[in-house]
Amino acid sequence: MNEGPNIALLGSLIGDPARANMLTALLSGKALTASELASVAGVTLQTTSSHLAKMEAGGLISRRRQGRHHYFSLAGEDVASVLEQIAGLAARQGHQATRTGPRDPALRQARVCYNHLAGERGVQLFDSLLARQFVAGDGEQLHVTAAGTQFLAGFGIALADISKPRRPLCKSCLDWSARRSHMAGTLGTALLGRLFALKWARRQPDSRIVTFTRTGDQRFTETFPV
Amino acid sequence: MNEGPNIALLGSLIGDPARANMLTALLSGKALTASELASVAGVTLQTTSSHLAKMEAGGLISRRRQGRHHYFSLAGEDVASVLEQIAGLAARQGHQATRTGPRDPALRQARVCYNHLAGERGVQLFDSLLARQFVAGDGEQLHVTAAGTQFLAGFGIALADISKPRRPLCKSCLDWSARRSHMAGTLGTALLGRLFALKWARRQPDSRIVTFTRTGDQRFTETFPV
DNA sequence: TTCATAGTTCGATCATAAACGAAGCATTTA
DNA sequence: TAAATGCTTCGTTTATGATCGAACTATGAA
Repeated sequence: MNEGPNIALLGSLIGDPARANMLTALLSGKALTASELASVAGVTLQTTSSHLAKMEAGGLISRRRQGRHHYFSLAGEDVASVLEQIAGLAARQGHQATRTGPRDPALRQARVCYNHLAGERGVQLFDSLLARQFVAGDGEQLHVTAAGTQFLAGFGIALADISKPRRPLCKSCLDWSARRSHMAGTLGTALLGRLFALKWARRQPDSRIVTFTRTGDQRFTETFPV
Repeated sequence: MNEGPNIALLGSLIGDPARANMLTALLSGKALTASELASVAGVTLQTTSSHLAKMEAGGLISRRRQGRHHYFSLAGEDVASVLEQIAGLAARQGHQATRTGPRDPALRQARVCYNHLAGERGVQLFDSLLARQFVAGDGEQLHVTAAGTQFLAGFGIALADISKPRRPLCKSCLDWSARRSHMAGTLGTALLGRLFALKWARRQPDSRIVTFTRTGDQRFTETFPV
């Protein structure tokens, strides 16, 4: 009767408000404890524990024990990508899409998506690298060109250091606010990290919003022109 | 409190087994009546009507009245894409992924995804067009090259006829079975239609499976070599 | 007109699962 | 050692929503 995999199970996992809040919080890429997740979800610790167990069993999140703390994070980029795409659907047909508060524009501007830069800034970064042929795309599977390797080295990212055997170096990830692709994968993570290290941008505490400094904004546009 | 759009609502819509079955059936791209959907979901017509109203309000499906029949179809390619990606998550972590029955390999081989070709065949088609530079990609936004326009004309597809002002001509769509991109968009639809018109392949009744004829298989690989 | 088919709406039932209190386990601190 | 913290497990309550029967609307056929 069932053809293909079990969609309903995952849907119901995402479908609960408390769980959806937790997942959204985890989209920041930070690993959060059960207590922190209970706080963002607005339910007690017992309830949270139950939710976390279900999401772990469903493969949405993974757990890392450290002392008496349990740190939870999204199971992978594919999970983050699906969450962002669902958010995209909801945003598109604006309807009951939680009237855009003051923080919303900032989210569209620049935000963390699991571990890379999303929003208009993320799209700009991606487009710039593509336009100058530093990365070349065949769909969502991307690779860095020779010129790109050199450019990235100048930017402070040594590809040899970050390329892992299995994980794709860079992939594209669809953006819900801009409906465009931005850079995910190991390279996407490295780029975001470099932005922070250079102090061009910093993450707002307890939020997915990324804010650029005055000079960082300028440098960013110089380095990644459209 | 809520940052970003309402994920939980869409998740819960997808999360109900009856609705998930209906959505999966609609992934075939066919417009189905309420009665047909009731049949695939295994619930009564009343229940189905309720589900359909909710999914319509949620923007997942759209309705077209024709006489006393109501035809339902997915609201758009973005919805289809999300569904396929969720299926991909479920398939990946194999778990309770409904032990792969005999039909499963066929689904991986070639299937209809909303209105274009997915599965290994779909990936092959996409890769071939990219490798020969008939389409060029910058992420998920793709465009047809001059050489591609000519090639497609020879294949029986006149781009001028199918390009609409607003809809993107071709986009990539992530595949749950192959975890690769395949061709969606207007061009993807046209290509699938051409395969049917040439009788290289046909759709299995009441299924998303696409089967290639003996000669069709041969011609397809000749026309779209890897 | 009458009858049949397709679908919706209403109301009631019922089952699932979300939520929390209480208790238990594990780890760290005192 | 004892006490506190972080989290899980168990058992119960409760609320949401899926389901279906019955009644109603609309289109088509006889």
